[in-house]
Amino acid sequence: MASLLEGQARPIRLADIAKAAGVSHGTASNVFSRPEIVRAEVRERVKAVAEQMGYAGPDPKGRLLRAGKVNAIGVATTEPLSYFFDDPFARVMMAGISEACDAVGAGIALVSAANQEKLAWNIQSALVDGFILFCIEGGSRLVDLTRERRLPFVALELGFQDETVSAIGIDNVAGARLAARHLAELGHRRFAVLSLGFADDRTGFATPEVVRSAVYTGTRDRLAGYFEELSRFGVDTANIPVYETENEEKSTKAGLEAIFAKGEPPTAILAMSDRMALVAIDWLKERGLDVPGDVSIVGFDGVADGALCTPPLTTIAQPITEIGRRAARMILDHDGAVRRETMGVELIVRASTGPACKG
Amino acid sequence: MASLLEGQARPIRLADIAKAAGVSHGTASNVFSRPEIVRAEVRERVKAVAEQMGYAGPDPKGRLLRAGKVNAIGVATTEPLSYFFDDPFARVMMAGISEACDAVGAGIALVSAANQEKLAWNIQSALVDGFILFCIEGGSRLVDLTRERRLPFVALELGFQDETVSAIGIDNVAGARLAARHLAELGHRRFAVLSLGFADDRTGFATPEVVRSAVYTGTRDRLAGYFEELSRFGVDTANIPVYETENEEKSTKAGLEAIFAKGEPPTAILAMSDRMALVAIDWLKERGLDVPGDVSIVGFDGVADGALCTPPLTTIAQPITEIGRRAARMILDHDGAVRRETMGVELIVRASTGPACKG
DNA sequence: GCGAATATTTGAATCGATCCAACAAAAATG
DNA sequence: CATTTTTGTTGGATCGATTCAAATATTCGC
Repeated sequence: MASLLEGQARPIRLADIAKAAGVSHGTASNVFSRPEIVRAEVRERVKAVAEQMGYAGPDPKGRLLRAGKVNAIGVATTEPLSYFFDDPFARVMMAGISEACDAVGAGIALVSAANQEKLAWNIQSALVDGFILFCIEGGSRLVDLTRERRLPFVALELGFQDETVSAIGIDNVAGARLAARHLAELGHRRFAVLSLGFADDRTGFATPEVVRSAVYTGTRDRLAGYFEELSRFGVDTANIPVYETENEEKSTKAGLEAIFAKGEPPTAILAMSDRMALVAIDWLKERGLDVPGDVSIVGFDGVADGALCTPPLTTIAQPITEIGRRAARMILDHDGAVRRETMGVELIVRASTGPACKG
Repeated sequence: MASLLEGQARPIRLADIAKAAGVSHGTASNVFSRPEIVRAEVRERVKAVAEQMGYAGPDPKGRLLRAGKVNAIGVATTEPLSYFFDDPFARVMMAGISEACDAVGAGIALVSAANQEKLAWNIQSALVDGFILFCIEGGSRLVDLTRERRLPFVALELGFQDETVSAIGIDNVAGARLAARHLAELGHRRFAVLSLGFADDRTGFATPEVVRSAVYTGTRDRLAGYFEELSRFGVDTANIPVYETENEEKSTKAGLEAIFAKGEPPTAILAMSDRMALVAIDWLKERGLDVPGDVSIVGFDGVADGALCTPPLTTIAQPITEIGRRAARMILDHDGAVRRETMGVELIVRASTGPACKG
């Protein structure tokens, strides 16, 4: 009952307190934001009045407008919000971002949307000082939308041609080469690639022109890395099937079906994400194929789940947490400059790769 | 270079556009928020000016103050921010909250803090329309702090005596009884309980008075449920060791050490969280004990990881996602009333429980 | 061509605070 | 006691928008 009435009443403002306590609003403000500069007697009186009137303290909405800073950074993606809590890669990244924000008491606002229109609106109306962009599917649109806000932002993934946007990512070519060399050195010669998208909304085998006109240069670079290295071992890369998935279970399985439906099955799979690699391991086991006995798999990302599955996944590990931390710092310490950072990657050999079988 | 200069310049305001286009603020505002009511010719002119001057669109900071609503809900905890992305229970809950927010285009702001002082500040200054409180460790303080904001909020976990706070949780007694009955029916008679805290910062064996004076009534209710049901099977509950942990690896292992250091080891463990149960399974396996051959374990929560471990965990499943959804809806549709909801739970029998061994 | 009806535009008020130059009062100094 | 200093307080300006009653244009019917 009481709370219902309270709900109806207009909330108490700082000005109300000031009037009731017989001081100016300037002084009233000081009581809360810089109590040390107001005389103890006055301070206590104002506080008492505030308490008695049920004042909730200075409303951040007002403060914010004046201060011009929200003290929060937005993390945006075109995926639904739950992506941040489901996707293992995103989760580790968020942990890094959280850490950097925690350290300076900055908040995190998650931005996303079911549809395009809402996404635009949500980005326009997010109360943040800057954005970190998870550029997966639809990354280029996300960048365009964010640019209009004219707030600092940093793209996760260097995969943008556009050198005018700040970004932080990894050396995709080097990472891919590491993966390819590892398999080639184990004697593998027949490969298949489970690829991320080269452009939005694509799925299926990628043709050379798809690759050439790639929007996502990160994907292109990884493929280039694979191919460069394999060529050095005399593998004819033109015959390697490259299947674009949406980096989730369904399309990855479809890709595996398609790959294994072809003539000679691969003895090694290069997956551009651990998520796909994990799905592949399950799929192969279901089909009675041994990993790595029959087929070896190398993932990409270095997500925690990879160490826990059976067999544990050999992968290219990104310093995900560190990327997250740096991205957050870039926004927090923004100085107007465009910054592009490239982080190193590391091959982690676990048990999903082994010598090529002679069959 | 250009961006550096832009960074220096004071950002363009709606008023600047209005002046430049020769219209009033009112009209300029309408061009962006209700374009249909302004004459096409004027609209285009204003838009052109805005475009040309590099106007970023109406600043949400201003809009917000006027509107009084932020269109975002805060999710708060006393744990560090990364808790939201690490803890399996929290993650599923967040997925539910996300879903409800996505549906109406509301944002989510994560609130947390390294230390007490900052937590208070972060709660006071969070730009949100209401809070969802993860009441784990330090839950009562979190509630007190939030109450001062005089914004709607809902506590996750009914574990509060305080009937004046909105909350949503589960029937802890019923869930606990389900777990206890399951084990008793399998013939177990020697039990140990891995307990959540009865009050803040506690760890170690819980004495009857600790239980009586419990702050966290959720913990108390679960224990009560266990004991009630076991009594019905003739078990002397007074001898059951109850070890309070902090629901993480270290203290849980300490608890197991302590429990198994006692005279007769239990044949069944009742864990008040899946997290503890999972740690227990690992710990037992390391010690060469078979689960469920030597010791059976029932968890609590029904988190995804429980299904994937070896052996898969028998547990009491909460409708976590649904709780999250409802909590978010409570804030979004807030009407000033205090609402307390209790959700049902379900026993999920997997492979971590089996008949009591006759040893 | 005139008045009524309708469509646009205006500008002041408001949202809830913080900041700061100017002023007032009290305390310290000579 | 007069003059600095120091300390506290005041009230107007500002942050960047939206709202709405009133003023002004335009269109329409006859």
